[in-house]
Amino acid sequence: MVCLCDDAPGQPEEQGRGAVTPSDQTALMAIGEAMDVRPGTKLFRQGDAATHIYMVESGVVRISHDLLDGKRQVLAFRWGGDVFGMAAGGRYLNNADALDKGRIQRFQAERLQELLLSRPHMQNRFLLQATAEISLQQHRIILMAKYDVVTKVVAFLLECCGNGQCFDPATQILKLPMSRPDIADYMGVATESVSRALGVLERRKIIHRHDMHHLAIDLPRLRDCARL
Amino acid sequence: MVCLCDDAPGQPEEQGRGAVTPSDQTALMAIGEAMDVRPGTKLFRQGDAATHIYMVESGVVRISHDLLDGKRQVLAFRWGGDVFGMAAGGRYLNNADALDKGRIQRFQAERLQELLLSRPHMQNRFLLQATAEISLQQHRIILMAKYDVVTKVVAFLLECCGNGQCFDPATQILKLPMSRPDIADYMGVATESVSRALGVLERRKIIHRHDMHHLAIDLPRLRDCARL
DNA sequence: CGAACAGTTGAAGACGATCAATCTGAGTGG
DNA sequence: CCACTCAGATTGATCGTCTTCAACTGTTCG
Repeated sequence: MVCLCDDAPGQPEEQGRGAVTPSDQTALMAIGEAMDVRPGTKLFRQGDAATHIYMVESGVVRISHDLLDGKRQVLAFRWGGDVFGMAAGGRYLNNADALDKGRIQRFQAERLQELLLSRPHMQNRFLLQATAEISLQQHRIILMAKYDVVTKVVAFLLECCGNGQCFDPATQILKLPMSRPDIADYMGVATESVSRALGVLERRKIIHRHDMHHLAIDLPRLRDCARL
Repeated sequence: MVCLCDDAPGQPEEQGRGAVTPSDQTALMAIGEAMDVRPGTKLFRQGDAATHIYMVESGVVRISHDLLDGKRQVLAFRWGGDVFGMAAGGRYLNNADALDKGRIQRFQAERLQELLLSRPHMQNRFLLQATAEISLQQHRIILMAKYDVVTKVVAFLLECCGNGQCFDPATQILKLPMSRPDIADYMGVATESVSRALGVLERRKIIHRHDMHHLAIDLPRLRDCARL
């Protein structure tokens, strides 16, 4: 949920993702390198040297962390416009895998660093996005700590519906590019619990499972059963 | 867990908290305003206009969020050197309360913003600290999602022991300024569960409750029962 | 056509929350 | 100095939710 930057502060954002002025845009593109990915493409592993910062142009990327005992936590899904791969200690702490066909832009960390130092307003955008990311994570901590499985799944679905990428408001169809274990590991519950939660929501006529990766969603009803 | 900044990049840090060069230090002090606080002092409430950024000089500050149903999540404890109160949307999302007698420095958001824009390296320090904060929160998410109550309490104790503020390595005594409900709401468990977990650790001779706010800690044994 | 795998559903068990009772310690007034 | 009080902490017993294990279904791919 991090987006890029613009030169002049205080100018209104046209889209939700934030406007990018030509000069910033071109400066970024000048140091960027595009990659086409397909489902399963590994962008980086935890422990790798953190050489690049990534940005999703299209597709979905899963950020996950493997634990010593073999368990896995999915920390985020990154959609179009999102930035990932910012590591503080010189090494990536997490894995990044493409879930979908898509296009990723990546920037050498040192060169991006230089660019940010030479463009304070652009760096400020990054800083603002980082603080926004912190707030989002705090939301997630609250969700994990205080709510039951059904509510977690509802929150997850709402988050997905917020993405034009995978939710079509006209047809009310949500396309989920990730597997049930991905969802389960994202919400910190068992795969079976996700299934059961979806079952509950379907019985309540809030969703309808067209197939495993396509849900029809009654968005208003989904929203008011969140109570967040 | 955010600290301040220095002018020249790449220079080694003297303390863990990061060195601050005189010019940055003085520039910050010029726009700063010191406040003395006592236990219970409210720095800000969720929903307040986010006018200031805060930094702890001494003492401990609790960052918490109240939910609609009356439950509360403690999101962080801020110790000496930590920064808090960075809000993306113009309003604080959380509450900040002093737990201890101490001294807080605060900066008007707009003036700090100006200062950061005029000092790219200083802003870069903030950005780095923000990404470090994101990593810490990811750790917290994993902790909340995957581990049992005892492990959570162990992780909490280790976090506290990392602070020279409250842990004396010589005497092995940890001084906890927060109450049991604070700890419970921080780890997302019930108060009773914290008590029981401390009981377990005491029976295992890993800690000894001198009184409610003072624990004798066998740090090596505590460390290897973490398994994180 | 059959194997392998993802997803779903069912039954049993474990862990932690909740409720209630007891204990501890600090502050107060006799 | 000691009993009293009150809040916070601890302990015990019960209950509910979610995990785990296992069986079953449906889909995809050789």
